[in-house]
Amino acid sequence: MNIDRRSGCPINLSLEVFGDRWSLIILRDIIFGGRRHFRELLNGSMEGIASNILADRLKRLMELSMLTKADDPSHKQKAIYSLTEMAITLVPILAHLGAWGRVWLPVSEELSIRAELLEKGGPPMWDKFMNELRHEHLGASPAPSGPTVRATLQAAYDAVIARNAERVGCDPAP
Amino acid sequence: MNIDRRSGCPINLSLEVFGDRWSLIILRDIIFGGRRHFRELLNGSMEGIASNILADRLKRLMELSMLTKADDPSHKQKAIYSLTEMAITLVPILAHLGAWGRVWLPVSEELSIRAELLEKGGPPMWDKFMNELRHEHLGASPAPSGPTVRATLQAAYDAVIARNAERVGCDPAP
DNA sequence: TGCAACCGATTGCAAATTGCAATCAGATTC
DNA sequence: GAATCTGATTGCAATTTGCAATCGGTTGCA
Repeated sequence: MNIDRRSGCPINLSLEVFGDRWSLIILRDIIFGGRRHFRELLNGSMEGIASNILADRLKRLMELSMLTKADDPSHKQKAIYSLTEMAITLVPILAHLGAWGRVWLPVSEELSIRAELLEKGGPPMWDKFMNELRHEHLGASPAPSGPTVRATLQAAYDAVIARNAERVGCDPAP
Repeated sequence: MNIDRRSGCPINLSLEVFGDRWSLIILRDIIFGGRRHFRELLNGSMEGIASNILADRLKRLMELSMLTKADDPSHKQKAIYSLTEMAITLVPILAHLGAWGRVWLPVSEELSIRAELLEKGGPPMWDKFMNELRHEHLGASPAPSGPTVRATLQAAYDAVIARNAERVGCDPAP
């Protein structure tokens, strides 16, 4: 599955990179979910990706220089997938996409709280997040200070989940 | 071809709307190319879409409320496709997508000049363009004043074409 | 009036893609 | 040394895609 190069139009070429049903979902899980291993991506995927498709897309995204793969020193079979700068700069696009979907599509509350926060945070928050990703995936020098953007988003997600569980009486212990 | 609703995640749902190889290309041609008829979209498409796929996607985009169809009073068989507000608000996403593609992908000069201008114009230009689209497609009241954004982009494109034609000695008349 | 060109599609068909289930061999854990 | 976990691969049926040909109706022109 290569780039067809149907035309040199930037929008067309962008679509040829991630204009399918899975590539951007995988990148989303790596970026926002912090997943780095095959199994994490396979089992953690909300949408239930099949293992052969995951393998194919990871390979394709590596060929396109969106991802790199490295050995995990702690486990000789494990591979660690890392974002490239090319993929990290998708953050503003993902933020816009999330914001658009939140307005026009039947999103669920839990899963859109992250998009809402990211939208409210605006470009400064996106920049901070991209720098954190650079540190995490590219080994860029400045370690993030204070709570990370991902942790902030995750905490908001967890809070919504907890609140909704309480509301329907799913509190574990009386 | 309906929305699967694999999950309520905004990014996933957005992808289910236009995460294929053609939907966004069609919207691009309507938005930036000003095309409104089936044949215009079919023949004007840089990427060479097939008529059955175009028909299918137009139908799908109408079901998703991204487009509406109306009779052309001047031709009983002609249909005019119009953008909905939902589709018009994709402009910032298309602008980002174009900007990203221009940085990371092997775009051609002619086809990326529009993306470059749109990027430089920033949100104010996008807003102006969206208002023009609202006038054109939704009959919104304020007619655009001065040169339209689309005309500006088109002129820049034509200028690049002309300059390159001259450079390789393709000037029509001596 | 005749006719070619054009209108938005539709159909048939081969090829590619998708998604599911089962399976793999090596590494690690218990 | 058995069970589990690792990143995949394979076989297969169903769906989707893209191409070419074609459709019935409309229009413009001679």
